[in-house]
Amino acid sequence: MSRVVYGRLMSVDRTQVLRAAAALLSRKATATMDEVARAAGIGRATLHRHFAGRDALVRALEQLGIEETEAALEAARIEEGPADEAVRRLVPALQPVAPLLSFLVTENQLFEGDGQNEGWARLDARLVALFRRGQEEGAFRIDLTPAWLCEALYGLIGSGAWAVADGRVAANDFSYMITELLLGGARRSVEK
Amino acid sequence: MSRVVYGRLMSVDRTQVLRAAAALLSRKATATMDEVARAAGIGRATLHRHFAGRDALVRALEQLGIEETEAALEAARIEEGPADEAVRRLVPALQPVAPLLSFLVTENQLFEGDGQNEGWARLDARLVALFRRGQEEGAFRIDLTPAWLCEALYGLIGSGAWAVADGRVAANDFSYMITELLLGGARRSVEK
DNA sequence: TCCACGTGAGACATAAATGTCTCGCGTGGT
DNA sequence: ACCACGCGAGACATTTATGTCTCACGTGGA
Repeated sequence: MSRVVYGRLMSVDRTQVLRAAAALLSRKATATMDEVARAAGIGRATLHRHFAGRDALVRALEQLGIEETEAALEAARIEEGPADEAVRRLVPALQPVAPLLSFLVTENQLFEGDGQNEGWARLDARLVALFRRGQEEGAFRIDLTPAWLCEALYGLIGSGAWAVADGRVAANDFSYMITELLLGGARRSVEK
Repeated sequence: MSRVVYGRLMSVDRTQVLRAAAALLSRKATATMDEVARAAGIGRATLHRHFAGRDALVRALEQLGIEETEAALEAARIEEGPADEAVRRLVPALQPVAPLLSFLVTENQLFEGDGQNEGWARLDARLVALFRRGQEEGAFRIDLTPAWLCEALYGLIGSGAWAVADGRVAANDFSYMITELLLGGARRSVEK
């Protein structure tokens, strides 16, 4: 496990540590700092030098998750084109972030204080706007609120990530299963 | 806060304690035994007398959740009638258990050991059978696997419980939002 | 009235994770 | 070759949750 040159000499790559932490905590949310350090291939003291404590680590993961999710929204250009097509682009773009995202949404500690990250509100606003746009375009039904569709998307992303990690769904089917269920539902439609 | 007579003298109602614990842990999964005891209105020592430790408490909650979920499957008679109608009966029947269920599914500790409760397998089998039956009846599409539909149902139940607890969805809309999305999806169908 | 029993409160010990510190080492730059 | 810097390992103190115990109290039954 080689490390990337950071500044002038060999040092820990912060992002790489965060990715390892995300991978571990997605599977075991109660993992200790020691386990996180070992999973990242660094010493516990070093982990502490970079993140003042467990809380700081979770906050950093939150920031990373928000940034990568926003990057996925950008990559999927969700503000462009028909809303249903935007959703079809969005879900696969979110797949790499899905485990981290499902960890963060269950970390309710992040949402109860008064200093909650405004990134969630930004994400929610864009997703809600997407679903509302779909309704205005006549593509989405209006009896399901945009807020609920947004929440359901999070839930399905989490379920999908879990099902893939558990081997009940193939990674290649992740996007299809989520997109088709979210857009078309389970009922067999007559026009198909 | 009166207690129910249990046996010969006034004592703690185990089920009532479990319900209080479920209500608290659904909102704050990392609540301590002391917080659980206070939420149940009993002393910490008494909580310990009834449940040997935190693990035993979680196991008891697991058992309760499984039993109530199975009771919901019974009440909804999911093996009878058309599959889509069975789903429409099932979701509202699951609503009271939804918070507890969403807590349990995120408690991954329950699923990694070798002594996992066989109740989950029973539940999965019945739900998978329900979705498979729907496919065989021609009511459900066959490109979404029953296992995925089962997983998605869990996810939507969890999202719904969370959205209701957070005030983003009215409790009265819980069943409708979940059922309609699961069965019909977000897309506006031409026949409606 | 008296007794038995479960409870609440609190003291106490234990376990485990956290946070801090020191020190030796090796890399990479000078 | 030398030096500066960050890292790993480990010791240590602290904090927090857990688990156990004792004891006084009050209810409910005899």
